[in-house]
Amino acid sequence: MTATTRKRNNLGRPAGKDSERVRADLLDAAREHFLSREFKAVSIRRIAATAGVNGAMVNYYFGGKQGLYMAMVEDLFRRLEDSLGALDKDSALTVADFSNSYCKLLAENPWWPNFFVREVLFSEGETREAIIDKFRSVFAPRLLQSIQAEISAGHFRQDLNPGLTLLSLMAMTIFPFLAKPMVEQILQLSLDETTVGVLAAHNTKLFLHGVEVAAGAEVQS
Amino acid sequence: MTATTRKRNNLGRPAGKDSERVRADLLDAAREHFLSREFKAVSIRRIAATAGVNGAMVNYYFGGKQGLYMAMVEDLFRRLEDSLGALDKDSALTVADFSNSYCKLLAENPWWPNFFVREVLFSEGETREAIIDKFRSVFAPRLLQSIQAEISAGHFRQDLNPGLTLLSLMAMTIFPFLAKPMVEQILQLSLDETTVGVLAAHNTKLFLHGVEVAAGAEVQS
DNA sequence: CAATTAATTAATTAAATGTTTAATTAATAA
DNA sequence: TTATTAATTAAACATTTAATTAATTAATTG
Repeated sequence: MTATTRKRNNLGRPAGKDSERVRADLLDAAREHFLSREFKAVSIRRIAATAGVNGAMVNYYFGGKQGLYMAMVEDLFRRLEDSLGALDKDSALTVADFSNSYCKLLAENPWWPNFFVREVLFSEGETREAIIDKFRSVFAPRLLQSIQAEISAGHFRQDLNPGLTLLSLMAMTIFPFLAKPMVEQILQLSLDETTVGVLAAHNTKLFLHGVEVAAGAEVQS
Repeated sequence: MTATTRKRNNLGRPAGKDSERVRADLLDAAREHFLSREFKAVSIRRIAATAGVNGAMVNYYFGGKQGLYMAMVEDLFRRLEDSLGALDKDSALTVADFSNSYCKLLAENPWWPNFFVREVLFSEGETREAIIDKFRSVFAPRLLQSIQAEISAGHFRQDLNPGLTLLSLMAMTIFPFLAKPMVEQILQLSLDETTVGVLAAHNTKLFLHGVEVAAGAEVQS
């Protein structure tokens, strides 16, 4: 082993390494850090360490920290589209449909509540607008249409405000997962895969019938 | 004006200034910045500039940036206690009570949704535990008790899970204000003081009766 | 009044961070 | 094979930031 032909350190282009893999590893590490800590609290060096690559690679592949964050957001959006794609028909959407779609979304994208909190409830800017727009285009019109149809058909109360009704439905569906730690500590309910079905069924029934015993059914028991 | 007896700059202790005022100004500025931006994105210099004092005052009065943040949290908690203090009896709590209490909380503490998102939904640590504990000690037991009483009295359905029911009520009450920008953009509902009452009434009725037309009342119209 | 304490400012320090660069090595094209 | 391009590293750079310090002045106390 002559000293001149020997590799001095780990410098230079590594042999037989897939550069797409570096990209993917960085995106994975970015997701892991950015979704659980604030942007400024996450350093490029830390992300790179998690990904097992040199920090300069962030600039090489993504043009900087902000570029990496935006690439991560785009990646999350792609996954969101994949999960919601099957829903993109123009049929109406029942309450149960919505509840099930959201549970599916969570099962396939467990990062979603964190992402939602960070981007919709907290940050401002185009990412929030994009997420809101997705809700507005995918869920809102078809649910509103469905609610209005039920009102017209005489199944739902005539005095219902469709917008507020949709809001209540979204609240019951989304909030428990946002406030998961609070829910689990206060109510001693675990929100895992087995109990999610119970929650969904509860929500559906409460939304339809409320908590009170129906006037005509009071003597049923 | 001899040069030796003249004040050279603004150095030294200022004449007739209330140091409690500096404290309060710093806390106000801290609230303004910390509740709308992430911790690391807020600099001591900026807070001090808003408060109109020198940055070193943060270290002098609060021992550092973290100390100022914690003092701000304690201050917010005091205000929270003040708003919730009247509630701290041992009478039961109806749905309307809860809804009204929460609206009052918001009216007196408009920073609350931001604070809630930051500390309960996002951060970890003792502040979150403290807020959760407050909910657990102030709202949860008396609402649970109330729900269970209604079930026992035969007013609420026998098959209700009290914990899930409380969760739904909290969701309908809290979520709209957390997701305020989303709500206003998607549903074109404004959540100001005049519409809050409509929302509260809607929530109460939906919680009690659900959306469906009651079985015995279908021919009422 | 004299001495001490409290409060404030400007300057300094030390650490961390995002980005850039030069050197280095493998892969690829001519 | 040779020249060029792609990928990677370590080091340097420029900036920002929280924290500290020394100087300075007012208030307070003995």
